[in-house]
Amino acid sequence: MPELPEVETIRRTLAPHILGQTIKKIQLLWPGAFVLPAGVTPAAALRRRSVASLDRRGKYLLLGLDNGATVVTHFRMTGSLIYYPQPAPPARHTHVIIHLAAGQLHYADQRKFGRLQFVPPGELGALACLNKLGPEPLGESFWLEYFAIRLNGKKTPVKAALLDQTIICGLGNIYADEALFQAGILPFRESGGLKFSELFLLYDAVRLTLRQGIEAGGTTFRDYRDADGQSGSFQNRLRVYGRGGQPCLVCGRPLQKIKIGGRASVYCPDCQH
DNA sequence: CACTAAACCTGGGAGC
DNA sequence: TGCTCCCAGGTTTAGT
Repeated sequence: MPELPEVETIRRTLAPHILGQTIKKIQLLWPGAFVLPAGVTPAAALRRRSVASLDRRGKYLLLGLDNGATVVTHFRMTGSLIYYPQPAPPARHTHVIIHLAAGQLHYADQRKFGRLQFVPPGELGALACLNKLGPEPLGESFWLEYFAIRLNGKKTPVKAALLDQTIICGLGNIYADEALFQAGILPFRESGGLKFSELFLLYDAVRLTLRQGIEAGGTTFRDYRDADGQSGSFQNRLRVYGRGGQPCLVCGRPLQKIKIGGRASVYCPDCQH
């Protein structure tokens, strides 16, 4: 589920509730959701620690503790992290409950793809899943020339390149399709075959689409909620994702749906070239 | 190296 | 109503 705008929204809504709070207890209803080094127990990892920082890297949420340890969370398809000011009963797919000095944090995940990974102090820099991520698309290290260099000579479809987290991190299937529509570029175009003017359009479209997603509080198709349990609203502004066969909002012709790299891709054959 | 399929899971919706 | 099949916001790993 959560792509960059959703994880960023969770970060922003969660931070005021948990920053500075002390962890009293951790409860694992499904232990598989909480990954930690051999020999370390969940209680030893978290108990009496306080939350010092809450950051995002791509689609990862990084919860920093006061001793330098980090809980790295990836929501995959259906994960959610919700703060409850008062003790709340676990929902059907709640796997982890973190009891804080005030309130509780519930991690739920219907499909059980997501994970909370405990990383001991000083070991975050060695985490492969974070190290191989490309630049933040809304950050200073993502610039047009970098984008051009990374796509240069690549024969892979540009849609697949947008989903490649080692090129840019944070885009998922929704925002990739929307950005390509915004840029007027067909998803199956060869990455290395784009003109520089098209790369510029795509670079801008990626950043604009993600910023709009954040402004809307993310896209709620089914499961996604922010840390307060609230839905996003970007689903009301989607122009192609999930609209295969329906009329293009710009030209009225039917949108096409195809598979690229195993993922559904929706585009307008008239507005995108 | 590059691309594809399978694996990890559950549940909603379509079609019969 | 109920059964089967297909699909889903992601990533890693194994295979070609």
